[in-house]
Amino acid sequence: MPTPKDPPKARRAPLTRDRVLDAGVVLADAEGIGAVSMRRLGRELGVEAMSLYNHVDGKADLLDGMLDRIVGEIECPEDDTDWREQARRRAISAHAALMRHPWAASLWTSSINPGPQRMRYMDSALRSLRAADFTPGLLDRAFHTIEDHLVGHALQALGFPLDPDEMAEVGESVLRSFPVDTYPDLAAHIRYHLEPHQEAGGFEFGLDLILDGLERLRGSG
Amino acid sequence: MPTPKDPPKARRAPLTRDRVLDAGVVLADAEGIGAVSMRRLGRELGVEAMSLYNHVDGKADLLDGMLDRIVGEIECPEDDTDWREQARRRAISAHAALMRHPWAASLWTSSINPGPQRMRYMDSALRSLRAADFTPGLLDRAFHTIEDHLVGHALQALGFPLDPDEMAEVGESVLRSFPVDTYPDLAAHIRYHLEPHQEAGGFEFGLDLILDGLERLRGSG
DNA sequence: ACCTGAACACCGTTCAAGT
DNA sequence: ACCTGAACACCGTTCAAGT
Repeated sequence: MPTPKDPPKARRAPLTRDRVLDAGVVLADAEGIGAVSMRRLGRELGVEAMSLYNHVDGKADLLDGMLDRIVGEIECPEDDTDWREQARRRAISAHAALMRHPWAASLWTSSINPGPQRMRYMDSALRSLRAADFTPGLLDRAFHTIEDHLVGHALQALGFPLDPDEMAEVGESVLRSFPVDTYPDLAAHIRYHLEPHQEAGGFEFGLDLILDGLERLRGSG
Repeated sequence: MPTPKDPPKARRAPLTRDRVLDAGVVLADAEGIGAVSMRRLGRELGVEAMSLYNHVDGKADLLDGMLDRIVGEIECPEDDTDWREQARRRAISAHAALMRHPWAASLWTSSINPGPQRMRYMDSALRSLRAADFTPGLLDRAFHTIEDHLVGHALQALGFPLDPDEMAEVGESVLRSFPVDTYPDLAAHIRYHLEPHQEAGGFEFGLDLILDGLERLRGSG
């Protein structure tokens, strides 16, 4: 029935690992990581769930691949500014990437197989510290402390409602559900967060505390 | 058939919310949070899954309740030592509790409804900072920065193999799977972690960096 | 009041079968 | 080489029925 020269009818692009990972990221961004099942992702790509196994080594591998795409968004400064400025910019870029893709931070902490982009990111961060003459022991602590703050802040910020409406709702409900007299400081804390503040900047605040402390130890070590 | 006076045959204790939560914690500690399903937990208690709904408001409520039990293990210093020592001891106790129950840290960041123990913990931490005359804005930042570090370090430490055998295996496998010449600093980092170091102390290191910085700002604010 | 059985709409993954 | 259908052993939750 088709003519010898197949007219370019809207024929599906062939499935590839890249297309599967892309679709996974799009789906997770749009509906949360909970929506990313093999069956649902297959449907999104116009294919049965089982076809995905030809391009991805099971669900864990799919999630690893999706995470590495997000890590690829992190900008690693490679110029010759001082270590502090480099660490600061890299951490802020990483934090922003995790905030753009709310599902990625928990994969960051649980993934055991670093992908290529994660390796690039880690190597860059470690090189920058070594170039600043951090001693091996201090270098390790510096790297991990920055990582801890990065992922800790992202997860804490993502775990609690961002938009003011939701915050108001949750805050009021908590305030109603417990004896304000028993926990007056918690009550004050919630009220503080119900008022408009410059919520942003919390990440940089802690980051600078850490970087200042590291610079001090670097000098004295 | 049973005599009027029921002999105390091994009759099942009646199900209560406490017993359900206890069983959940025991199961999660033993086999991981992935093993905690309504069906499996029911089986563990000698009951059908649906019975649990009489004592718990669905799975989310079950997990909230389990988390709050772990938060209850945290020791909140209430004496009149200085704020720094109090914050330090509370954070170390909280961190230890999260490390004892590896499944709890991710619930900590994702739970939206603080339980009674979480309220007690937060109120104690906030009160201690207020008593040290932290300004409202700085108090909020101090509290959240300590929390970020706490949860970030726990999740990062739990996400990577603790015992040396597993570490060796994963480390070697990563070292084999990437071009060492391309990422020499990452290679050095992995090798560093393959040698025996005093792995402990990483949490306190970052914590002290943060507390030192906060004390400095408190004085100058 | 508490527990159960059956049912609904899902999961990840394996495997033999198709093209 | 890639995709599919059927199957297996699971999920959380609802609901009518039992005691």
